[in-house]
Amino acid sequence: MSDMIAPTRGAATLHDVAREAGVSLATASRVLNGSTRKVAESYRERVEAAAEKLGYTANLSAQATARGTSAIVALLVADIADPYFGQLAAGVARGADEAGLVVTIAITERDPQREVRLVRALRGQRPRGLILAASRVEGPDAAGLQGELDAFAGMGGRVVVVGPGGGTERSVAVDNRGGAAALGTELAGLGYRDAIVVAASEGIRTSDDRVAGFTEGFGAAGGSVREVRRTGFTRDAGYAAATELLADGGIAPGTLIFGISDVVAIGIMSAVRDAGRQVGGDIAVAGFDDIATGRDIRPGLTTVRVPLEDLGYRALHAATEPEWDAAEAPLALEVVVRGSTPPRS
Amino acid sequence: MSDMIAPTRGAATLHDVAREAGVSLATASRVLNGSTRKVAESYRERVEAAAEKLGYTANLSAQATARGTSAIVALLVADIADPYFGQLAAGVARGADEAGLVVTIAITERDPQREVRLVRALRGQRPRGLILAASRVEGPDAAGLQGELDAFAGMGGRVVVVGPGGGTERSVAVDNRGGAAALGTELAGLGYRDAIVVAASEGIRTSDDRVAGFTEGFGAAGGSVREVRRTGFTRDAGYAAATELLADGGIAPGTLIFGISDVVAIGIMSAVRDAGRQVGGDIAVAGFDDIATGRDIRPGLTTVRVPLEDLGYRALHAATEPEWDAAEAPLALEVVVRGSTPPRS
DNA sequence: TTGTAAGCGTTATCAG
DNA sequence: CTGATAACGCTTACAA
Repeated sequence: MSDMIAPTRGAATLHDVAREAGVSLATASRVLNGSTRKVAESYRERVEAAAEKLGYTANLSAQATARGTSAIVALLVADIADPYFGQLAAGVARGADEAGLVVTIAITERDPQREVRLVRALRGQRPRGLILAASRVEGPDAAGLQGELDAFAGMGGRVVVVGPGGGTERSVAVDNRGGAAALGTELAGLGYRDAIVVAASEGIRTSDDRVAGFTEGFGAAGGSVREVRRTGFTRDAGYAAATELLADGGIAPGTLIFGISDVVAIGIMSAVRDAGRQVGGDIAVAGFDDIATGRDIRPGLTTVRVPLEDLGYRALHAATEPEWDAAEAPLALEVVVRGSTPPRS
Repeated sequence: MSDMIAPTRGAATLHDVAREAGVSLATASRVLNGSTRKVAESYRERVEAAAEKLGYTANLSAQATARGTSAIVALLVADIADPYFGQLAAGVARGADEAGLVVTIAITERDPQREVRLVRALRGQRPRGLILAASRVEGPDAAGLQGELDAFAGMGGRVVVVGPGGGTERSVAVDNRGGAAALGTELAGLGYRDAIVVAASEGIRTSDDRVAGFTEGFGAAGGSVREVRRTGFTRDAGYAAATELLADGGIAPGTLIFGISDVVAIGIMSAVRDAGRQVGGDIAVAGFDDIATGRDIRPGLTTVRVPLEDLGYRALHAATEPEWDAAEAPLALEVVVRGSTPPRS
């Protein structure tokens, strides 16, 4: 004579489980969620059976309000369709899964105002940590952002920025400058002497660092950067910039174009070809990041490999672990030379 | 003599705001969150000022437990680094942002067991909706998954599957069969007669439908599918399959290889080239989806364009809107012929 | 219109 | 070891 499957509207609650098992709320809570086990085996079994039978899953929201802390990590990226962020997000997701955390994601579309708004919205979730993967730490809206971040940190959340560390928050940095310098050196070694850089607008640290590093490395090895063109971080920005360049004054054979990221470089390659020129022996192109596409296009794209997924994975840990050693083994960057920059004899 | 910025540990609570503004909790709640406005202007201002001053943001968890419903939509994808899912996710995120919802994301890694586990975990968040973008609705683990989904639906959540609709849940479908048939017809029209299909394993509806459609269209127009090779949905699977094919019996010039998705097709193209063969006039390759990379490689990849972002956007709406007309204007698919399948005289 | 108070599903502190 | 019971931050009848 016991209950048929109670077709309760709404999910089974802890209360239901406790009743079904004939124990108190507290006991049920202890076996199902609490960490330190101190429940008689017989009770434990009854509770587990009841939970199973009812298909009980703890209500995370309730848990969060009661515990005062959530199991959420928020991730903010510029554009999730961009492979750069996609790989990064994959690393974050993997780490979160391992740690039993849930990832909520939001897209800034590279709009600083939007970014501020999103941080504020995410703050409402009281996430354990907030990973910022696309922020310009400078510029007019920086103050607003910083305000939100401080508020978040003030309420116990941890902010992690991927890229050049802004202020006091933790950061998972990539040695953009060093990597770009190595790339410059390598390419000068291959015989290139004349380069044009297609970068993002000034004030974006990642871009600035790559420009500086490349200029430095390329220059030190005997090359010189003739021009730095400013645009955005997208494939279309690269395409447009290269098209202009090609039209403006033309580009001499043997010139090297360094795109600030692979995505940009791929746009450049397309523009070069659409202009009837050849990528490689004619106009050389290099990028940064080593996204998957760079391996599949022909010629392959010369670039600096950034272990994007690792980066995301580390960011997740930086966002969740109490202890954090900023200086721990830095991510290894590696110059990868492919067909887009053949040796110039 | 009033409070200096109270450096409260933890976030400002509604209570704090109410006290600061000198109104009741209820009033504060009404102006800050409640929908129907019925608060005197003077009070409203005081509350808003207080909230602003304290940097108050509603605690979404508390709100969710109180309201009994959250502002969350959960998204389950196979692999967020895959551009297919990336674009889809972008559409979901855009729709969610417009609707004031938060997206939480989880990665199945194409592991059915994992998928079940994740759905169960996500259920804990009591999301309004759950979007499944990578599920095999068949196979041995299907029962477990279906059980979780039913449980979710039973507690008032809405399940949306992207792709072939499984059972009673809403689905945002792509006409894989029709699109593949159109592709087959088009390619036969270009003069191809002999094709090999590289597909995912049997039982995966998306793959099966594409294979069936292609075989149908290609056959009806005079071509014939010589072989269907089964592997996975990844670039590497495509690469490996093509490499085998090339080694096994060799592939005659003029043969067409249809990869079940662009990602697979791109792997195939790389394999073809690495084997010293040419993509295009020699061995033709076609894909499905039209991911961005297909436009940037040379030759360009012939494919069927699926408006991925729209698909995600629609899925989001299917997951949140009370009314839902399944048959509403189906997504327009379009065959895009590029250089990877030049006309055969 | 505004305030009081009873929940929402869990956790955690105390007595038993 | 177990069970009341008071929080947690917020919403929402129900009164005033």
